[in-house]
Amino acid sequence: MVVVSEKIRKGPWTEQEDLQLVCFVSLFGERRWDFIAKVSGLNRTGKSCRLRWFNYLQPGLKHGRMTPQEERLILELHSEWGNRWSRIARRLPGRTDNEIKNYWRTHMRKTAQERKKNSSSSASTISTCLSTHSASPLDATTTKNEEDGSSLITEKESREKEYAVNVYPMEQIWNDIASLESGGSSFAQCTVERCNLSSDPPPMTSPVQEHFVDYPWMMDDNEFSKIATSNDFRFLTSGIVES
DNA sequence: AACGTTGACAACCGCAGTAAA
DNA sequence: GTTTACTGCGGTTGTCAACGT
Repeated sequence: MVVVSEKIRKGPWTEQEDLQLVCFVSLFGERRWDFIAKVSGLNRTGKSCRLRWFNYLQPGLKHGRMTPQEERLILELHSEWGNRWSRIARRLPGRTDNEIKNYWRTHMRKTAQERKKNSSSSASTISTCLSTHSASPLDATTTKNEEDGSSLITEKESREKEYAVNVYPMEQIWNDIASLESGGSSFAQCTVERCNLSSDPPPMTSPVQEHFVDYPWMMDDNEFSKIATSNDFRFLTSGIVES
């Protein structure tokens, strides 16, 4: 087993790290994060891997601006449940607790600032929040367009749309992975091609790979530990570490 | 053009709950 | 019953781009 730097990486994730993580989560499922962190050679903590997966890489996540409907729902649910972000997130498919938390934080800061200005205004209620919120520049734009029925898109809106569509690369990553899978791709292809791993010695079709090509997440703990200590697996992970 | 401020987002940290050993 | 590792959650901080002056 090749051991590279013991130093744990922190900070922003690179695309290469994302790909590696996606590959290994596809293999082992959304659990055993410490294990995934170790065998993937990412030099990240399991916690960090888990967070990256659930907040960014997991399929089906929405990215970009909250819709007015989502904003309203967050306000309503927060008034009901308080800072139970994960609970709130469950009611907003595709949104993470972190995202909602961030949104709320920003929103509350804005609201607090405006309340300071309008200190004469009365107590805080949901309706206050809603009205204050809909007075934000973004919503004003949206409302205006809805009201006059025009299809005009402001510069800001188009930027945001562009961001939502173009900046986030995960769709592409998942498309790539899907196409690999549909093309009868193997574990070796996944790790070597997608994760840009070393393919020397040449990729082989081992029992390990054959087993997990179809149902990588469907293994019990005994299998799991057997595989984890197998030569094939050592080869694969050392390839990653060395890359 | 330069600089400061703000907003949005990503990531880390600490704590608590839970399950397995 | 205790310990340990893992996981989930909420709070907080850091970074960067957009915006305003």
